[in-house]
Amino acid sequence: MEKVRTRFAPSPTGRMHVGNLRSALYEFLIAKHAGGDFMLRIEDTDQERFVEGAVDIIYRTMEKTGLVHDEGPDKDGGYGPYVQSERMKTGIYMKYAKELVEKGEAYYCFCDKERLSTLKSEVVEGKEITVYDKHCLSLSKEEVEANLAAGKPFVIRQNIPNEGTTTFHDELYGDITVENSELDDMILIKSDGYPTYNFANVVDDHTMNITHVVRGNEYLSSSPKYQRLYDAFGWKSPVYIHLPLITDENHKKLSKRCGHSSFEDLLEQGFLTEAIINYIALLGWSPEDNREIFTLDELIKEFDYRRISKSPAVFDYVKLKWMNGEYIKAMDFDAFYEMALPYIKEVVTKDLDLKKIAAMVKTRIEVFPDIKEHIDFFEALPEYDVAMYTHKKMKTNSETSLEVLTEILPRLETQEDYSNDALYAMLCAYVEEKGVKNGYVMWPIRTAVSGKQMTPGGATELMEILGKEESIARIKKGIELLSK
RNA sequence: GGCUCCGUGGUCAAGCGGUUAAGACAUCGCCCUUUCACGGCGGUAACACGGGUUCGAUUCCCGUCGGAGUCACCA
Repeated sequence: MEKVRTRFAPSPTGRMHVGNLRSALYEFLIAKHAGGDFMLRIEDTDQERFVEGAVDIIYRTMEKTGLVHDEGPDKDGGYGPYVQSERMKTGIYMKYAKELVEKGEAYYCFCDKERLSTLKSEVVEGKEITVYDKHCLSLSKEEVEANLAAGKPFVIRQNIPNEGTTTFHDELYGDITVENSELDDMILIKSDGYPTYNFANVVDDHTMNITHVVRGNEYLSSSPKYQRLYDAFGWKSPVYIHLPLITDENHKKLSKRCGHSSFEDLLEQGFLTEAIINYIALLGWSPEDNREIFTLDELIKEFDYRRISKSPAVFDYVKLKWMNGEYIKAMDFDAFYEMALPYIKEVVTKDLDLKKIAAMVKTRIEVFPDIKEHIDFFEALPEYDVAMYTHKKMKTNSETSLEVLTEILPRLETQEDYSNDALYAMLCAYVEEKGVKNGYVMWPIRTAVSGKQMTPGGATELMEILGKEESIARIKKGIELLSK
C-alpha cells in the first residue's frame, strides 16, 4: 500500500479559523493514524488578500497545537517549493494549463470585464450569478496567436461540455453526480498569470503526491470540476474526504462576527490549546467508546476517519468552556500558576500569597478570565448588603450574625496563629461552646471578610490570606453594618 | 432560484432491521459542604412528516417539509 500523504493548505489571510484548524487536525490525524506524512503548503495565489504576518500565524499555530508537519516551506521533503507563489515561478501551472489547452480541455479567453458584464445574469439573494458563454472557445488558433502576440490580457478557462454528467467519489458522502451543464467554465489561470486556487490545488496535490484530499464541505459542490481536471490530465484522483461544516448557534457557517471563530480569539479568551484541539476533534467525529478527553497522541491512535459524521456541527461555546475547565483542573499546579498569574495580578496588587489564591481558584474556573470575579474582594472589601448575612440553610440572619461577629472579634484579636488550620480549630471550639452548626458561625464570618455571595474558599481560608489586621478590620466593618 | 449535501433531546453525539434509543454539555432537583464551586445521586428532554419494502423500521427506498453549502480573475 502506498504511504498516506495529506496536506494542510491554508491561505495567509489572517487569523486561523476554527474550521481551518479542524481541517488541519483531521488531515494530521488521518496521516499519522496511518503512519503517513502530513504536509504544509501555503496557498498565496491571491495577492490582494495576502496579509502580512499571516504566514507566521500559521507556523505558530501548528507548533503550538502540536500539528507538526513532515514537509513544508521550512522542511523540504523533495516536493518543493511548498509555497504556491514560489511554485509559480517554476512555470508549473502555466505548463499544465497549456497542456490542457493542447488537449482541448481548456482555452484562452480574452473577454474583458465589460463584455462579461453584458452576459445574462440573475440576481439571487443579493448575489449576481453569471455563467460564462464559452465565447472565446470559438476563437481560431490564429486569432488566439494574434491576440497573444498583441499582448492582450487573457485568462485560461477549463472547457466543460454542456452534455453529460460528472461523478466523483467521496469517502463519506459516496458517489456524487452532477450535470455538466451545471458546471461553469472556471478560470484556471488569472490575467495576472497566477493560477486560481481551483487549479493550483489540483496541480499541486497531484505533483506533490497527496493521497487523501481532506477539506471542508463547502468544496463539495466544486469537486466535480476538480474531478474533470484530474480526468483531463489522465491523473488518478485522490481519496476525497469532505468534512462537515462547523456552524454558529444559528446554524450558519462560523464567521468572524461570532467572536470566537479563530484559534487566536479562543486563546485570548483564556482557553488552553489542548482543550481547543480536544474539543474541535469531537466536532464532527466521535470515537468508538464514550471517551471525551483525549491528548493528541491518543487521538492519533483512535482516529478512524470513517467515523467522521456527515451533518454539520454547531460550535458549542459552553461545552468548550466545560472541557477547558476539565483541563485546568487536571493541570500541573506550577504550569497553572504561571498562566494564572497575569490574571491574578490584574486585580490583586496587594502583597498577598498569590500561590494560595491561585490554588483556591484552580478548581473553580473554566477559563482564565473567570479568575478576576472570584478574587477581586481580596484587594478591597466591596460594598455589600446586610441581607447577605441571612441564609436559610445556615439558620443565620442579621441578629445572629451580629452576635457571632461581636463574640468572635475578641478571640480573633488575641489569636496569633492566622493559618487556616489554627483559625478553623479556634472557630470550631467556639461552635462547640455555643452548640450550633458550623455554618451558623462560618457564614457570617465569611460574609464579613469577603463581602461576597460567592468566594473561592471558606471563612478561615480567606482570613489566612488576608492576614490578621485586614481580617479584623473587615469583621469590624461587618459589625458596624449590622449594628445600624 | 439552479445544483449539492444534511435531518436522533437545546447542543455534541452512539446507533448501522428487533434496544427500556447510550453517553457528554446545558438545564432541573436532592445529597455532601466552612457559602458558591467541585464531587455524588436522580429527573425533564429526541428518532421532522407522509408513503412504501419487511413478520418488524430511528435504521433501507421514494416523496414532502425543514436547514445548510455553493453558484468570483477568493480560497
